[in-house]
Amino acid sequence: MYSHFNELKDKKSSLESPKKLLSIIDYIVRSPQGVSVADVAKNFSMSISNAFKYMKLLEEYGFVVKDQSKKYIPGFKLVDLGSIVLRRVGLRDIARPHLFDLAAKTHQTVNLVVRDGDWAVYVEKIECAESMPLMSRIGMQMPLYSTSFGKAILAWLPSEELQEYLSRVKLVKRTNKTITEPQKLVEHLKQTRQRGYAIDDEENEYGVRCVGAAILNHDGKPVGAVSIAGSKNKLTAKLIKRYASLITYCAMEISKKLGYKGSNEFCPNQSFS
Amino acid sequence: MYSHFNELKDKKSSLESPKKLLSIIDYIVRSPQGVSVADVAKNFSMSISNAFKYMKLLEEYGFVVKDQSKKYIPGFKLVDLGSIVLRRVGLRDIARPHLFDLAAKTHQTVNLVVRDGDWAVYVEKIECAESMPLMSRIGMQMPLYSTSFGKAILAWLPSEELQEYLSRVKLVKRTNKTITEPQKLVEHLKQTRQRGYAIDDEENEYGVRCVGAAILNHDGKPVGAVSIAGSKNKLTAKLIKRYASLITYCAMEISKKLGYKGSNEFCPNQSFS
DNA sequence: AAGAGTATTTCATAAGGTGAAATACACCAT
DNA sequence: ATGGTGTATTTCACCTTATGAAATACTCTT
Repeated sequence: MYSHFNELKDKKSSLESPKKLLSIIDYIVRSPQGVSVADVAKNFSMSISNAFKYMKLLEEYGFVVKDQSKKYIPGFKLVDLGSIVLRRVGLRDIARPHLFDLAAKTHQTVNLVVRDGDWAVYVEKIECAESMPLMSRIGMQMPLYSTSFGKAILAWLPSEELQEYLSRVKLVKRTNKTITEPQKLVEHLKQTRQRGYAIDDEENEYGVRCVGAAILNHDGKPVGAVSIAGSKNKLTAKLIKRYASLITYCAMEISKKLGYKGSNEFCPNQSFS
Repeated sequence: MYSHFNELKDKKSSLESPKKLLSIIDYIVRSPQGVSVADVAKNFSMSISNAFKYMKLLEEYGFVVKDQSKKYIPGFKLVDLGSIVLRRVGLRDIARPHLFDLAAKTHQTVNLVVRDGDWAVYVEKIECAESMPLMSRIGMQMPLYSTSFGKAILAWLPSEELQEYLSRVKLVKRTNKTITEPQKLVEHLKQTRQRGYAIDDEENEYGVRCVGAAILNHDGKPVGAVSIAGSKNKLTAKLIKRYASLITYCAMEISKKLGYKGSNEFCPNQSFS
């Protein structure tokens, strides 16, 4: 049985079939080798005939297509829709030239994320030929508490908002370096803010270090962040220092374009001022 | 009333509510300023209470989120799913370094498309600071008969397949330069094949010229194409010649990586050999 | 040619999608 | 504060429609 569907299955008798459809979409997208009608029927414990109708509908709308072996694979409809959604992120267009700059100067993977509730979502990722392959992907969400970009965002949040965040979110160990004690995190964020940039030293993925800086909007709120990611071996303390000044400058340039006035008097509720 | 939904409404009594859900997703994605529950109810002629349930479901699954003004806007779930689908396109990873090369050499927008039935779909788009803004977008589908990349694909198709395509597809004028007579198109494709690359001279969008070259797989079938797009003014005949040789080389390099053996004896059913 | 697996179609039944109405909520003007 | 308007959310009984069984068509193997 497909787990995601079951998790949400408890809330009964409210648009069960549309709910099933969304779960099927998810299932198909995450099935690398394609799915058959029988697979869908099995995974969602429904009849073949019914599963068939769902696939027919998804095919009609371009969400799935049949490949050579007659298995259903995701069509490009989702790519199209996702790409339209991504276009709405105005920050992306503003930031892109600056990100290319940064990538050219550092020859590392450069990411742009926006805050999405208690998460950060990648909206741009620039890879260089030399940069190490990472599991990150545009549209992917990452926790705020463990990532360089997320910690940059948290560090520039008004203290009440940070406290609310900490009361809502459980800090889970992603590696054994992840900070999971709220007190420690608050202290760490205080240092981050004083320093001007955030560091992720294998707190998400072993072997990966990142430097991140927050992007602030017209009233000083952190709406996103920029990060540079690289392998633990390459990103030495010295190099991090160098990248930190580049990324801080880059993030500030973007912030200015969003109307940020470059100082603290417009942001009275800061955590550490 | 939202048109797309109506078009497909005729096929009755088969997963009507899941169908409605897909139409609502489409509607929300294409509503730039966000939608309210009332908007959805109105556009799909349903009760407010019911529209609300659809929005609740979509919110639960991350397909929509509420913005500051409490309007529903698309969430990042679609970006995530679209991005996973895009990852499945192996050609994309193989081609990307070559595309960057091409973009660096030409300072124009470089596109990668794959064939998707009777359409070509953008799977990569590299823009340069200097390049003109175009309406193309990753995931967007374009006709084969009017675009440089599409005509490159058609020109390398076995003649029976080309005939089948022409019998299926109506050639619609996108601009007054679009070739809409099948005979003329076949003749044009013959020239294209002899030349080695395809040209789109304002056949899709006024003011835009493109050069395209097909990517051939291990058995010589065109699975996609590369294109360079630029403004009519900049892309002079001379520059097109220069770009043509670059793009033909680029497409061939990619084809070789797909296992193409670089000559015609492996492809006996070609249209014009 | 037979057989096994899969895909489609048909159809009666019960699950659940539906809108009316009631309630709660938010915002604006007085 | 107070009332009013527009929107969001919940509840509930009806009847549309989503559902699986079974029959049929379609592909592959053997």
